[in-house]
Amino acid sequence: MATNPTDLSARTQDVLRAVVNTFIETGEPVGSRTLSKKIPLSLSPATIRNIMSDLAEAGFLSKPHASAGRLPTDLGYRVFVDALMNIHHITREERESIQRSYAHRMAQVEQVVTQASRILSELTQQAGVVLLPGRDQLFFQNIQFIRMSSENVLVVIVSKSGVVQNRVVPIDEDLDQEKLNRISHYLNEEYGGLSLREVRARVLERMGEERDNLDMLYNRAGELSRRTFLVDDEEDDGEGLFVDGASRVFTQPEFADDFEKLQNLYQAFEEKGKLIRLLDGYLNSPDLTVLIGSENDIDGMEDCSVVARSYFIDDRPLGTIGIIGPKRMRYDRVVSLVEWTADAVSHYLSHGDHRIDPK
Amino acid sequence: MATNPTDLSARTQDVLRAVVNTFIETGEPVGSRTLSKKIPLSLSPATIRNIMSDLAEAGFLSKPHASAGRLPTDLGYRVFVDALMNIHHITREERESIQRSYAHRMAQVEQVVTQASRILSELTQQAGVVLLPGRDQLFFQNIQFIRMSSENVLVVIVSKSGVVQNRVVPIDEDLDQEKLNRISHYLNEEYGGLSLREVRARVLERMGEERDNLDMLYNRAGELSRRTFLVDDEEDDGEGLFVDGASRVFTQPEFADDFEKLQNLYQAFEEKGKLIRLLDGYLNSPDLTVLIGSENDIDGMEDCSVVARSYFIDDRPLGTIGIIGPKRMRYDRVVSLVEWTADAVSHYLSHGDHRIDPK
DNA sequence: ATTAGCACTCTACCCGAAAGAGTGCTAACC
DNA sequence: GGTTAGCACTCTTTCGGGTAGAGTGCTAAT
Repeated sequence: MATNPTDLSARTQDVLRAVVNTFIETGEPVGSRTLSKKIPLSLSPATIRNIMSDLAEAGFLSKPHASAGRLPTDLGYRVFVDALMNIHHITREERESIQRSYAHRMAQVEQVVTQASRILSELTQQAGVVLLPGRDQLFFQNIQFIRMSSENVLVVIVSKSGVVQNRVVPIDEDLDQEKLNRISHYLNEEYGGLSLREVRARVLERMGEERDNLDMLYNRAGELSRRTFLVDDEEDDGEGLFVDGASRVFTQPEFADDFEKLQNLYQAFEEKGKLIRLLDGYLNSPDLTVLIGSENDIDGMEDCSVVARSYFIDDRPLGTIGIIGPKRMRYDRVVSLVEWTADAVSHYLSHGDHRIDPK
Repeated sequence: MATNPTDLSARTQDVLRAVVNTFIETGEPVGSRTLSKKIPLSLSPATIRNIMSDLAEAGFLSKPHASAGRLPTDLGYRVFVDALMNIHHITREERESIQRSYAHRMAQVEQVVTQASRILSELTQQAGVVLLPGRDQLFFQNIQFIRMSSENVLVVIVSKSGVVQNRVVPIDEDLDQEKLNRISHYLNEEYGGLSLREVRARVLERMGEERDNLDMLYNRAGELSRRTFLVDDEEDDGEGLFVDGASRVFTQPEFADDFEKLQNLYQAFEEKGKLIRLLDGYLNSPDLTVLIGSENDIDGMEDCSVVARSYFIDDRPLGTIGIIGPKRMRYDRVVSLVEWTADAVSHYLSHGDHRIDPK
């Protein structure tokens, strides 16, 4: 069914591009008459009809019903984004608006990226999403134990990139802060520089080793770190994902007349596990990812596209930032915004200042 | 316009109660015919019509249009909830479902209450909300400084009730962990037992005092704690509020045919500041609060009611837990569920086990 | 005070007609 | 052979009218 896009003649490509552009602009199926006016090449509606008919047959266009205009299929959007779209340069206003949000120094990665996603959502009028760094991306820098009560100890783990994690673990015997400090000190020597996943693996590996050891401190450190890292994956419960401005997507006209869709979409946003896995899959790619319609296989998001890009600290991928919006979005604009924002975030995280020059 | 509800004859009250009950059940305006069948007293539709007409004049009922049945006004609901409603006892299934969620020990207050709100949302099929403890509710127990880099220090504040707060503050000169531990130790002696608000006040009060002091440690402690507590109120940006299952409210039929309302409602949920202030206002009340329709003056929530109750730790109010749903809700059931859940949470927080006996 | 009866009002629904938009095909044109 | 004009056809949207149904409000009888 689907022809190779490169087979298409230049003129056919022009038509496809025009269809997608006007559909994105108006939201209405595009007719041959409208197009013939819009296209620089002067072609009659009838000719356009022939071309559109070819495009429909090739799977790039579809029509909602027999006597309506045409609109892009997912594949049509795909070709558009990959080959047909005019690149759009980020405007000065947009750039400044992003930079302004970095005016004051932010120390925690979470702050930086959630702020960036907020701006992104604001500028695109769509949902901003950020995948926060996970166990694989974080490198152990510092662990500290803080006494909460005779039964519980608070564990604080600081990673190299400045991400902080808290956990409460129960203890069997009361330990005063002085002892806890010594344990912290010991573990810091031990695990410095490893990723949290590696630390976890090593901790579990060593289980039982202490039994043969007579040094109490060593034993307690082992016990505590085991309890700290034994907690199983909490990644699926939404911890690792931040979403801002989802309501902007709901207010888009495409969902206004279909409650069913609207509700499914809402639930898709609320259940963050799938989104996390999706974004995580593109974590190591340095390129921008565009997923159109059902290319993301999240139920309820068939009519949405995802534009995302990883952010880095010193060339190490930390997480992913992007937007989610209706398939009918200004890809040219969104792509450049996401790209630039991810760059800015990476630069800020790596060098501590905001990037002045785009690209 | 509005007559004092106590003026109403017993029979009139019966009619009002029946109207509210059937409207809650069916969602359709209630006609005189339907009521005459539903009410134990055998009254003809015509009589009912007279009574309903009186109730409408008194402001308890209204009709969507001239030839439709009647439905309760906000005031009508108010009277219903305050005086007319039959109390509903929580069922064993419900109780067990709540208790089951406390099966494993949770150490952090946030975990306990968010979990409770999740269950509440599940059971009522409405949005569960929790106001988390704020600066006034938290009492200083332990502060700890953790070195992140030569420029930043992580401050961890543990409160008596087990709430943990993180903050990153910049430092002018590098301090090793050993020094930081000493500073922590010093401040812990100093501020133990005060509320975080008081600590903050005292810290700010002491500004400048150090200048005259030659003890470097003392000076650094002052500087660090000032930087820690100087941050202005972040309470409005949604930090203090947890909402679960908001989508359940959106799927209620009352919003299904009005996008305008649906969108406003969505935005009302997203902008958490107003909700926080609202719930905070009832924080010190030991009683359950029911706010009907426009009694909460949050834009977009005119058609919703809030049922909330504070939770306590050892008789000290910490925060508020409750639900938000459409005005047309099973108040009897929701009220008892919220009440019981708040009790259970308080009991759990205070005594560490779950309450077996209701009330 | 209660009730039966009845006229009246308003909504919801169905139906059909007409308008509009756009296609697909055929035949003519360059 | 590609391009175009013309035209019949299809499908959707919109509007009006007509009707059924639900429920009220009033009046008069009980």
